[in-house]
Amino acid sequence: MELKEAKEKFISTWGSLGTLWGINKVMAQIQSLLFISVKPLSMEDIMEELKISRGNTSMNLRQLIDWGIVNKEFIPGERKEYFTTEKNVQELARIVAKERSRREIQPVIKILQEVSSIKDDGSLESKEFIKQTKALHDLAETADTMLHKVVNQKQNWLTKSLFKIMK
Amino acid sequence: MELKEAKEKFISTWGSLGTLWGINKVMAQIQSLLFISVKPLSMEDIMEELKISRGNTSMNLRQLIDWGIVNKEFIPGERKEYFTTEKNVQELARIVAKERSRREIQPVIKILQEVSSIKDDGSLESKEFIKQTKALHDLAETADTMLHKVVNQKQNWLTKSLFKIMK
DNA sequence: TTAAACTTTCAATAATTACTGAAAGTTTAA
DNA sequence: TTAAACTTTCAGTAATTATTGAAAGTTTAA
Repeated sequence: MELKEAKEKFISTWGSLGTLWGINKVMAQIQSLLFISVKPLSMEDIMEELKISRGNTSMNLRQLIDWGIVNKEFIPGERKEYFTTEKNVQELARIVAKERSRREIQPVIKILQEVSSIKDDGSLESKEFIKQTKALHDLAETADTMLHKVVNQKQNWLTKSLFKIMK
Repeated sequence: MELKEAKEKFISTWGSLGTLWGINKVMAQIQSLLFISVKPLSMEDIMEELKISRGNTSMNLRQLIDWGIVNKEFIPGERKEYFTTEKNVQELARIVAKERSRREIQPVIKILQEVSSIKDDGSLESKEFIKQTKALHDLAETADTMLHKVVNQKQNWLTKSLFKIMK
């Protein structure tokens, strides 16, 4: 496989994977393009490589910047803006986990907390509802806390050293 | 808040959260309906509660069964089929994690493995490409392994006992 | 058998989501 | 200033995904 082919395969795979980490296809494609680029890219570069419109590029770049995954870069003497992405995968994972937690998990935890707090009217139905939504609440909260812990580990969890103590 | 209202809120919230755990809205709604029900429900019951068509109900139930989250139940003396879901949240999390890994993470790991194996032609571009896709490959693999370990823990990780050793 | 009770399938359609491109907006060099 | 270089916005349109409902298929009781 040649670099060009590998690059295309990578960008399209990572793009369609966007949903897995909670962003849309083009966002993921732009990010992956920047991720393997050896230099900052301009809007033109991105439009060109991905064959997408100016508007689309602009909107998706903005979202990536909102997420904190992509940064604007000003190149001295150049008028246009250039973009880069966080190149460290661990830091990337940290940002994504933090954002998803804030945008999606936290609001759900709040609602689970609310609905599981209705008063038990003695019926089977209400007992079951409270029991089950409480269980989900606890699961969501634990998963969320765990995610943060794992992803904020200072030491390199990629080395898998953590597993040793997890038997 | 009354039970009825709480129930509706729960089902709609959990439904729109479907994407977070990788299934569609109606699938998630059916699952949540069963999750808080005190008895198995028929297709009629589900159609009625969620105000959706027979076809939609049938197709989404099938997918839930494929995922291993919902089971058919035959009630003696009854002609129609009834459905139940796994009621234990931890077991539910285990099934979902296993399925998502199989359906989404594993295929991506395979492709990352492939594309990161192109031969280094000495160019900056190919060096960067290989370095970055390797890093993603390792991240994905570690995250996947970790997910399995956490979720397959025999002891109750909801008790958060695991955190003690993670400091 | 057969016909009633039930489930599945799938073409048509609706709803949602993503994308384009041109106009409006902004910044900067001269 | 102003006009060129660039970015953002957004109404219209395209693409994708979800849903319906009726016909076809299956199972079971008699």
